[in-house]
Amino acid sequence: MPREVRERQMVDAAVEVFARRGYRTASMDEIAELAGASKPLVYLYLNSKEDLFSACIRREAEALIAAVRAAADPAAPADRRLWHGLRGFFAHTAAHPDGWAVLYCQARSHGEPFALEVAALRQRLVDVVTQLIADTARDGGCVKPLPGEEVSGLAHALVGAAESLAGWSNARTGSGGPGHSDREAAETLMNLAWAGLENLANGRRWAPARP
Amino acid sequence: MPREVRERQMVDAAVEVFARRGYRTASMDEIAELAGASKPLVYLYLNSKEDLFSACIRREAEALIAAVRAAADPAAPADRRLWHGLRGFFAHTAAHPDGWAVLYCQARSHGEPFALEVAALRQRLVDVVTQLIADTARDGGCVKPLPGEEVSGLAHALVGAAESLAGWSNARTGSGGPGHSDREAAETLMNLAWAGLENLANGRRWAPARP
Amino acid sequence: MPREVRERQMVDAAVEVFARRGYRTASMDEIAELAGASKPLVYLYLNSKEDLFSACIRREAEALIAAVRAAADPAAPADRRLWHGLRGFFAHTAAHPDGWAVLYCQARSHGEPFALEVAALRQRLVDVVTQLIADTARDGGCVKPLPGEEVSGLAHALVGAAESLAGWSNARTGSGGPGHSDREAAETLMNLAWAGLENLANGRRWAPARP
Amino acid sequence: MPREVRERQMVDAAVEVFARRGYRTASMDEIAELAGASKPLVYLYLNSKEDLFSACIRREAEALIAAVRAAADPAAPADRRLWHGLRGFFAHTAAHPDGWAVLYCQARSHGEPFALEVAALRQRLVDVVTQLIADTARDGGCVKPLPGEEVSGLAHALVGAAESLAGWSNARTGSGGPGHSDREAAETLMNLAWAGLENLANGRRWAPARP
DNA sequence: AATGAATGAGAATTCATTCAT
DNA sequence: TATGAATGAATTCTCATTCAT
Repeated sequence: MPREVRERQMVDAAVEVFARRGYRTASMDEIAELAGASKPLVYLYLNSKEDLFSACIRREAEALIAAVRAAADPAAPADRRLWHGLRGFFAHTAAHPDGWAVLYCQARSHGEPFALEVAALRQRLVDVVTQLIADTARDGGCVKPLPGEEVSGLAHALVGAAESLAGWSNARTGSGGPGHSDREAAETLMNLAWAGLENLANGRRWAPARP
Repeated sequence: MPREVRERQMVDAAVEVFARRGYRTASMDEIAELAGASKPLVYLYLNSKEDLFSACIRREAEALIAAVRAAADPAAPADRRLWHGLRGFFAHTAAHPDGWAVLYCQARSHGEPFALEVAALRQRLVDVVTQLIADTARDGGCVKPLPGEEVSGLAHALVGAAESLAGWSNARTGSGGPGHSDREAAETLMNLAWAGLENLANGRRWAPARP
Repeated sequence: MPREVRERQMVDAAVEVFARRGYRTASMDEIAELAGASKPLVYLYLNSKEDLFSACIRREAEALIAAVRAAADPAAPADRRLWHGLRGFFAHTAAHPDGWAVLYCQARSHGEPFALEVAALRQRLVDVVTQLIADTARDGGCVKPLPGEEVSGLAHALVGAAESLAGWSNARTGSGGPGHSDREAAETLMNLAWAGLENLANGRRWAPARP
Repeated sequence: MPREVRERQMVDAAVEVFARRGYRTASMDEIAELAGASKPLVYLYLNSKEDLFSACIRREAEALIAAVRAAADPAAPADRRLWHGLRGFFAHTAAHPDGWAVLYCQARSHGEPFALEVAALRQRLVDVVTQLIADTARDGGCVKPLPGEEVSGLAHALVGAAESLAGWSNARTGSGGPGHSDREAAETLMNLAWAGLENLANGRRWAPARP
């Protein structure tokens, strides 16, 4: 069997096992067995548990980003871009729950090497959203552009909301509940956030001390 | 030294070590040493590593919920309740980064026993938010109440946004940047979400297919 | 059983096993078993295979140096000091063949950490001999002192000769041959080297181009 | 590429790697790579790691013996034969440090199979020296020949001194110091040992109990 | 003549956990 | 209340060695 194929099988198996057991608890034995190969071969191709985990992160991260990018039509107006981007996000995470678990549950909780990689991926998502908010503001005819700090904060909040919603809705779907389609999740999030974004784009803010 | 005191020292130490190392990597040795007690004593008081971790989760969770509850004045109108609740949330997580790390980074990534406990906590936060959204709707004179499913989804999204924002703003503060006060974080989130919540309360929805 | 005692048993066992199998081939399992303890206990007390090997080197080295020091009377004339020092050396190496094997066969052939420790020990022996040669020269009324370089070379040669002779004579004794007492070994070496040292001390040299 | 050439490349590589890493630590992977061949080919030609190491020992041993033999003119008087033999020895070991490391550091510390081979080589060197001492004695008109035992001991001591001196002087040369030519090393050793050998050849011994 | 693919066996090391006191 | 002493079980990783081609 050619190396490339075997290697993909191994990463497949690793994603599954890491998702199920967590990074530390997952054993290379189990991964090798699930991949249908011997442990030494796994080490020969992927060097170490750490490298293998990194490979999983990278592969799943690229796939997720690609899915979001593919869903959002760059020529559409901002709200439709956000809408389709979210649908892409929810659809992909629902279709690849193991990859999602590795990225958002496992990788973040294990020190430097991995947290950084995930942080970099997340930053790329945040960047997309940041750009989107800026475009919304411009399209809305906002005279005074929002400060970069605030835009960043909003983007982080939005990404966090999407992640949380994905986790919740996937958990429901996974456990046999009625499930939540990517459409419903995206709708919920648009309903929650779009009005606020538009307001901000037009200089309307919520003030803490309302009479 | 009375048992109660010793036990608290142990949980204190455990929270710190679990936050720093993660559940699997943390060793009972290190926890015992940091607590200034011998390992057998830790076992005598707290039974097992699992139980100890559970104790950490419970204690930190109660503290966080209490902080949020204490911040929100139940007599105030819905938007001010949310506003103060968020401020309480951001202030508490910033003040107890180890507890926050245990709850949101560690506990979620380790199978059944812990994930369930964290889920339960989260549910209580979600419940608070759910109630709040319902109140908002009622105050807004909404005739047709929102379906429970949707409210749950919104609450999860909101909590996720808050968590993400807390992580971002705490990281900035921690690394010596100008920092982000709990006030600013809460403001950002109110600006993002309040308009949407109000709209929903009044039956105004964002529609995917706008011309 | 108190820690000190256990620890000595472990080092005893380690010296024996390292001597028999060599550093790499020796297994911690075998050492632990021979010491009558479990592997984790060995690690608890001695940290790692490397540290354990270092401990062996240090202990055996100190013992050998002490034996040589104890044998040579510092007040005696140079030739008698050398004579008794050699007897002490041969007697000790014969009595502790495992320690000797660890020091001279195993430790030297395993990279930086150990080779350096053995080199340091050896240097202390060489220093003793160097001093001795210098004294011989002075006692012999040598007007022009020998260059330090040459004295060092002589000392290294002498120590090497002693080591080699010890190895040979111990191997013979060990394999059931008639054996070679420490007295005989020391005599052989004195016969080989003393005349040359005396000559040098008196300025008489061997010249390569004799007519 | 003809087998003979390939095989030599392999042994070349093996000597280098064994010298650098030691027998156990050296990996067949590294040797094969350095030899520019695949591992199975190494096994095809040289059977096993053990056999490969043996081949290294044999080749380097033959080379060293040949160098010493070539240096000593069998027709010269004993002292000049020793002198030139030593020069040959020091020159060869300095020129082939890897081979020397394999023979004197690695091979001796690994059980039966190799130690025996090295012992056999050493014996051949010792034989040369033994013969030389016997000749010296005869030339010196010694009536009562020295006992074989003693001659063997002397030869071992002399060879050990040479090895030690070679190690010392090569280390100095290697580390950028002024270096010690083979001529200087040989001179040092002649000065140390020749007078004693001559004395013994003439029946003059050093006596332990001098007044 | 030559190799890419594959592995069985065994190494060091760590850890949660328990006695005996 | 408190602990020094001790371990069974598991984990990552390495290596010499062999097929099938």
